[in-house]
Amino acid sequence: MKHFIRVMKALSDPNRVRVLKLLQDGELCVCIIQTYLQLAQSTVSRHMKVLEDAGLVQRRRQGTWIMYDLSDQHESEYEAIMLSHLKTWLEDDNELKQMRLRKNLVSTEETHCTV
Amino acid sequence: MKHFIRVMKALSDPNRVRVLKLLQDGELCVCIIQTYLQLAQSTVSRHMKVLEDAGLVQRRRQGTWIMYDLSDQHESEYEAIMLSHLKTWLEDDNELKQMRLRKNLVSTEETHCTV
DNA sequence: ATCTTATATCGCAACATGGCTATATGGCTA
DNA sequence: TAGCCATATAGCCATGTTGCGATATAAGAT
Repeated sequence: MKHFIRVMKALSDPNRVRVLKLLQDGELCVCIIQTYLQLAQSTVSRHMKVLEDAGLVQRRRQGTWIMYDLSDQHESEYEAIMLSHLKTWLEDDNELKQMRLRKNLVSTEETHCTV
Repeated sequence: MKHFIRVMKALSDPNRVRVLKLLQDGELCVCIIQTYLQLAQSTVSRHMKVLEDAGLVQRRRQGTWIMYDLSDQHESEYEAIMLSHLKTWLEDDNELKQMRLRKNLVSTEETHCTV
């Protein structure tokens, strides 16, 4: 039960859902996520911790950056199944669409954090 | 997004998840739910409102009782899919198992709220 | 070693949540 | 109508959450 609740709580915040939708297009460092969410760095960092503790994202150090990605090893079925649903859910949400479009446009001309 | 968040929030509380698991065995009135959750009546009533607003349960008046049941008409796919997952999820949770066993034992000898 | 950059953690304020008791509402029955 | 029962709502308090700025940590560069 505890773990299930942790996953549901992690998915109960719009900014965390935005992060997960951003990560569908590939791994990102905190600073890029911060750009698209328009939040303080410390706030993004805390959100990432919640997502990681729920098993929804995984991290990898790349120099001074921490690259976050959707988790591909799951402690329970909850994370795996919810992530899989999120692939199709909210695809027609206008605000999310615009955020991802903005991100993909920028990433073509950007050298930052592209490792 | 708003609706998705509402569903996730509704599923983020252990007592509300307990209600949904109880309702898997059939509809119940608030007073019976209260018995198994061991919460104040007003607290149960508020939880039921959250579940209803999320589209996870539906209500039907039966005299002075309000019978709650898992919703079978869904505004979006989120509720339907989450309810369907919950049928199998947490089935081996000991605390939930005991609660439902207790409920099913009692209901065989009880005339209260069985309409 | 020192500086810079990226990320994490701390401490605070504002707000949300979940528990309770007391009270209101809504429908039955006498 | 009055009284009773089941449920809903209001108000209060303790705790949790989410935002921020300030500070600590960790790695790379000079």
